[in-house]
Amino acid sequence: MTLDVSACCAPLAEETLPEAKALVLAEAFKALGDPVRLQLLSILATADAGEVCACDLVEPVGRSQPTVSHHLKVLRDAGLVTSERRGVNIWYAVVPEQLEALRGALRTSVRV
Amino acid sequence: MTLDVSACCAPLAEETLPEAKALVLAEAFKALGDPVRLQLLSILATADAGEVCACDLVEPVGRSQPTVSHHLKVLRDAGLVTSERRGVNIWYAVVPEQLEALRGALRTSVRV
DNA sequence: CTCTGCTATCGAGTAGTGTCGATGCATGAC
DNA sequence: GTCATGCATCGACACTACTCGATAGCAGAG
Repeated sequence: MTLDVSACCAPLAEETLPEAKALVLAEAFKALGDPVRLQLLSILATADAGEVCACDLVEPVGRSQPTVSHHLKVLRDAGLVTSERRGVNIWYAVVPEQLEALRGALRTSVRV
Repeated sequence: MTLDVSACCAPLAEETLPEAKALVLAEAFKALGDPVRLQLLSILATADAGEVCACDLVEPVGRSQPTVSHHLKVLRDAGLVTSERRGVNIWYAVVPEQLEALRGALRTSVRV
């Protein structure tokens, strides 16, 4: 009697997400996995000028200034936002291409 | 001399992501913020039948069976996959609508 | 019933993350 | 130069998450 492998061990499509790419993608999604950072992104995205001074990002999310600064750094390290010093202030803006790339990753995960 | 508020404190669009919605969204993205779970999703999405037996998910990701089971639970709790017992095996499949919802959230974050 | 195999849960160890107050650094005003 | 201000960094704490071996639960075969 042979083992009934067909019942369970169906052949897998061998072209799945490689671990290296999974690591990079996971880092990006991890940056989105915090409500404060999502709110910061939303504020930046909905701002009329497309950018917001860091000083205006503290009060809306209800966290301390160091905490907001930390989250902004996470977003910047993930390539989701850019920062630019202008005098004493630092202005942040979203990077639409990066968000679009993540949307693409979600699509290709469903249909490859 | 009046304070120069115009230099920094620009009026914010008052319709940003509410905290409650940010919490829900963050949970979903947090579920995507792990390379093992991304690989699991990829395997499920690229499977010919659209579903894969749990026993076939352990070896590809290179983790122990309890660890894989844990990640599958996270994905299921996030509504990203469904599970169905069929005999002794349990088959997992992606929920395309949920992934599409996350893609939509990324789009509306850029343009509201 | 017992036995076997597949999956979920438990408990514990380790590592990572969010948060804050205190502090440092840089810029511009004076 | 000094001073004030905006932002980043540091240090510490609590909490959460990933991982595993061990174990429990469950369905089907015999």
